[in-house]
Amino acid sequence: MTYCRVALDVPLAGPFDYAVHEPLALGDRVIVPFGRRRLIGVVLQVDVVPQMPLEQVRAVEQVLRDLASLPEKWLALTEFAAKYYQRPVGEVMLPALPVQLRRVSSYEGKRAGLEGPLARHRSRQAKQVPKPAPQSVLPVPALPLNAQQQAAVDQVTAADGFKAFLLFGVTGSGKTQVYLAAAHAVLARGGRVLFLVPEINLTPQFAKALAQRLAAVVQPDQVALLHSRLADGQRLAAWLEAYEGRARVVLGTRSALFTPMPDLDLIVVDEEHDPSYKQQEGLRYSARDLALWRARQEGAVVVLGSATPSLETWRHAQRGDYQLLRLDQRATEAVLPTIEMIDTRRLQLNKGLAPQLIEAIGQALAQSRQVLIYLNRRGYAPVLHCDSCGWVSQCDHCTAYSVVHRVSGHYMRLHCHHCGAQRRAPEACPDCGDPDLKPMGHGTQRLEQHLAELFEQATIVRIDADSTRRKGSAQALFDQVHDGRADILVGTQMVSKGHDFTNLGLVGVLNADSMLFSQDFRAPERLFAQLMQVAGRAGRDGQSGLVMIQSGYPEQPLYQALKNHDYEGFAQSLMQERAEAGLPPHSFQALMTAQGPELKDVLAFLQTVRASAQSWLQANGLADAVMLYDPVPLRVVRVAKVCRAQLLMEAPVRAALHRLLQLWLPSVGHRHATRNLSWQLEVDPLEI
DNA sequence: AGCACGCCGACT
DNA sequence: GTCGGCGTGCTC
Repeated sequence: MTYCRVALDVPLAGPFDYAVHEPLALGDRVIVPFGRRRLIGVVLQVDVVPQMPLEQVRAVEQVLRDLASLPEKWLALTEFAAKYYQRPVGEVMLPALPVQLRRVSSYEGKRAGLEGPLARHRSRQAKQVPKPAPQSVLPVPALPLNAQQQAAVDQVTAADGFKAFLLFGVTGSGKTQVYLAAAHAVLARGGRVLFLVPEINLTPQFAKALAQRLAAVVQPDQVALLHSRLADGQRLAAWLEAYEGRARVVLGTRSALFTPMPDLDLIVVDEEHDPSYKQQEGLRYSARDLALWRARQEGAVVVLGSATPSLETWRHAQRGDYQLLRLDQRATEAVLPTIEMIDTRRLQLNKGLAPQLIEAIGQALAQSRQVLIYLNRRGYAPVLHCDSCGWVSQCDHCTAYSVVHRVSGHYMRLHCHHCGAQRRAPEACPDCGDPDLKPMGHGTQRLEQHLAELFEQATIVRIDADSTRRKGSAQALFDQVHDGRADILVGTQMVSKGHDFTNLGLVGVLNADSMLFSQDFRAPERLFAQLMQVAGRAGRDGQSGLVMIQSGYPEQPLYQALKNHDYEGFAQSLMQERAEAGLPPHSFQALMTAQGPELKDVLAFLQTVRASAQSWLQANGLADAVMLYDPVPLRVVRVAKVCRAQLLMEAPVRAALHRLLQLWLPSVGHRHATRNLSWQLEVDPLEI
């Protein structure tokens, strides 16, 4: 009999030791008793000496042999992620597996032991009517590449072993053609490709286009699609295709980074700056950063692509860590859109719209070109206001305004965008009784209404989280725009990514300023990327486009850089500011967020934590290596009756910060003396 | 996180 | 009298 070490999906510092009576390999899945329940775990080590009294060590109940042992490279990747992001390894490994392979319930019940989920899955597939000959995909020949694109492809395909590239090119410069040509070459020599895209880009159309373009080198059924909205059965099927090596291309969102594949040769991270690569709960990992680690480990090539790279990536490119590949010509003849700033300071706005913008909309419509009005604020109006006494609509559970939504006609409701609480809007002011409550400001709903009043003959489509709530409705709305059955499109961030509108002549941007003076030091970077992305929607396919941005601060360097399509200049000035302030990428951060019913308790807790960290740093001669900021309440302090505050840790050298986290953090108890307090840590936080 | 144990309030 | 609220303790 020997002992093994097992990773389990529990929020405790593992792993856990068990006795075994049969031979075991690393990466085997086992069923073990844990407390009063049974769990599936992954074997991390064999032949270990338990670090606890042997009589307390329990035995493995069953070794699951329906799946080949998880590969060592996958174990190493997930172990690295766990260590780097400070989570128990089991909390990384098990959620990365299809649910059927990690739930004990799949292995018990009527047919327990005889038939596991994999056997069931395979027999179900065998019973299926043989698919009507793997949908013959019409191969689409490669578009001819321009010299820059060809040079980029050549560089990528010439790399032997690990190498990182940044493919830097404006929207429409043909980055996708470069990815596809590089993937084509890799696949032609028998390689495998992992293709990561932001959440929103993973449209069926893109998957189809990819399969078509690569049809000469892979069959359609060799492309596995992995994203968060798959049903469990579909995910298991796609995952197995990848795991067992039948898939040659895995196309997926963030979580697809963890898909085990034999012999990975190329990883593409499209729109690498996109925040959706960073998971915002649980294991707060960056799929883009882990892609670099994985590529290095696999000896693969990694290509990060963006028109507005994150400053982290930009710095790597400048230092030569990543080779910079530029695409500065728009591939498809189209010229860059003209970007105009509208100075709203001396203007009388008509329903939130500047006269110039209204005129431009009219002109575009007259030329039968579509118009996009971008307003990153859903609902009818951000707040309901009483002119007599100053009352404003606030959420009962959060320190935030409740947003006015119109249900139908004039019936108004108040929604909290933080906790989701909804209620009917009061008929009169709750404080002074004045019946004349006014919605203040503009959301997409109100904008839609105003545009309908201004352009009575135009068909207006609104695309935001509310109009696309029902499954499939987003697709229907986008189709309506693509088919030309819409003249004006009103939308939030949802419309800025992934979708190309071929007949878009004008993009209007409202309320961009709200992000200009945000507390978050990354806000300008994000705003620039967002505006560049919406601007890129205008004027494709040979026709020019116009972008008009309403602002009270048109002289801001950000807008000036945007007008000149000058990412590089803007990045350089931001980089300078970051260097002077010692902010990322010139330093590394970790953020502890704590929450509880009373703000003062939360802050006091973080103060204690800070003091504890400070004395650890002092005792270890690192007092100057890591900076601990004062705990501060979050901008929206209270959400759903819970108060939140955070403690920022920052170090110019990553190693110092990680020593602190690795050695000191475990001493911070998760269940703290003060009850009802909880906390979590985020390494490399994106939002501060 | 689960899951069970244990001790107090309002119901059939 | 019990059903069930959630505080607290434990899990190799």
